[in-house]
Amino acid sequence: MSQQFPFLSDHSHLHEARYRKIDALRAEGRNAYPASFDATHLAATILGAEEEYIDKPERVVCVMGRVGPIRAFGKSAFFHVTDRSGKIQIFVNAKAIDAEGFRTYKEFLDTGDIVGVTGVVFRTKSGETSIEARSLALLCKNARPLPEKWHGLTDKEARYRQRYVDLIVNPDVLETFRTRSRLVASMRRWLDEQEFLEVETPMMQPLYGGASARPFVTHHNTLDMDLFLRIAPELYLKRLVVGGMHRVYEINRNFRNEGISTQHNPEFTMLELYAAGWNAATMMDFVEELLIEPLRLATGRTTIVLDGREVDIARRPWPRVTILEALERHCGIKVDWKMSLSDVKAAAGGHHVPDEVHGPIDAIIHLFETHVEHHLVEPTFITEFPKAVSPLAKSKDDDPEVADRFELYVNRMEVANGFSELNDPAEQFARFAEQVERRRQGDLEAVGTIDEDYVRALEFGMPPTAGLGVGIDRYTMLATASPSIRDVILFPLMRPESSAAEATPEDQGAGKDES
RNA sequence: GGGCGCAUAGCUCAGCCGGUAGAGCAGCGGACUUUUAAUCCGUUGGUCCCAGGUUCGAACCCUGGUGCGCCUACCA
Repeated sequence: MSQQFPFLSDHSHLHEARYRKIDALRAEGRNAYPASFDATHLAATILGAEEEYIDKPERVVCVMGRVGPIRAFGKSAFFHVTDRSGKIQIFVNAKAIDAEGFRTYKEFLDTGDIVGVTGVVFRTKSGETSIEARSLALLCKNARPLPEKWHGLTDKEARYRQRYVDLIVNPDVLETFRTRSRLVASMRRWLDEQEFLEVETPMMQPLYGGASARPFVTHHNTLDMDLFLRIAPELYLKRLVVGGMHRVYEINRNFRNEGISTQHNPEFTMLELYAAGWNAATMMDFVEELLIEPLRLATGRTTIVLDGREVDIARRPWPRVTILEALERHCGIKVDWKMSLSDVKAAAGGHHVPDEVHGPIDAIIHLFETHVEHHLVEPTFITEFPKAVSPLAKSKDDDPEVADRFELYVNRMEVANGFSELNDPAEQFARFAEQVERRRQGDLEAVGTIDEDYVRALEFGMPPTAGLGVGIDRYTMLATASPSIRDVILFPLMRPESSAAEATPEDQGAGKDES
């Protein structure tokens, strides 16, 4: 028995048996954890060209992967080995395998072990292309048994906390994250083809801005200064447009110190891009392509599942509806931005307007969010937001009170948000000042400081520019038909397990400098 | 933040009206040379989430707590 066992608080008698086997391996002078192994084939390579391999004894193959459930018959056995490409069945036969390999199987092999298998390919009686093992190398013992083979791991908490187990036993999970990776890769390729430049801007910011949200605060010891984790990269990216990067994008994390739900994780991934010369309308055309093409490349289709039915999002253009039209269409509420609060309340009829609303505009936005959003299932652009809720957006040329802005809704979620960027420094300064005033009056989502450097940048001149933000997690939810954002984030934020809950930030080295 | 629900073996789950812990899989021992949840025989394994309370007696009832899920509200 390994002297260390049990070294974790979370252990059981099952682990003990596995550690005994590891000790037995060592007692024979064998390395339980060899450093490397040269596989020559992937499972998918063999299965994708099986006729080239079947019954060709000269074509020896060698694969490496994790052992699945073992079906043992005394002097023979079947099991699958899973590598990064998929899985292939292994047939261990006392007559065909070398003596050491058979003994390794018989004495030491468990479900979940990592093995290297060398052998030749054949087809079994039941028709499955398989490898008949000539030798078997144990590359890593599984010391902690996998969940049950039939039901797998279903407990959502365990799946999110121990994603590694989830990935091993639930193939759909691997597929979801493969799709996510492909979506992002195709998006990058698409943007690069359109001559966008990918950049990385600060996530730790002395001043935060670019959205309405509450930030996380952290601290730099040497500089002895508080920093905010960014809620958006917007203000830095537009500085780059000023600097001449006329097509620029960033795909990375934002952090918002707000609620957690099936649609919200405190850190989430956003694509933000800016294109000089464009406006909100050209950006809407672009968004359609930007969301359709990666979906086609990543999944091979252009359909997504909405309310249980397949919807082809490649049918363009997507409807573009002003926020006021949407209110009238879905709720029969006829309002406009010039109305007084009492007029809005009267027009709302039976639709409740809470007393906390700050004014008529707030009331209209509230009506939209509570009564219209849940109707927006198929991709729909909502346009013409009021200037007051769009402090970084330019007004429409023909209506100074309305921002040249859109939000894209799919499956009742806001998936993208874009607008013509305000590039008038004096007006931007005034809008910031309004935010500071709102903050002073208690709006915790309003930014309480004017970013003077950003206004200074605008003074150097930014060309007419349109900007866009796309929630990558939500886009992935749509592409993979995932009901929760936690299903598309590998390690969603969870409260610590009890054993970790005791540790303070100081224990973990986060204390301030002693000097 | 509000509401509803869940927590029992490594995993998936039973556990009736409160009477003292069960199954399948996994594990361990045995039989078995073409299986696909292999089969057959035997068998180990429990902080019933935690802390109190009620009771002769609590997995079960009550109170408080912890974690998670779903709905709802806000942010994307």
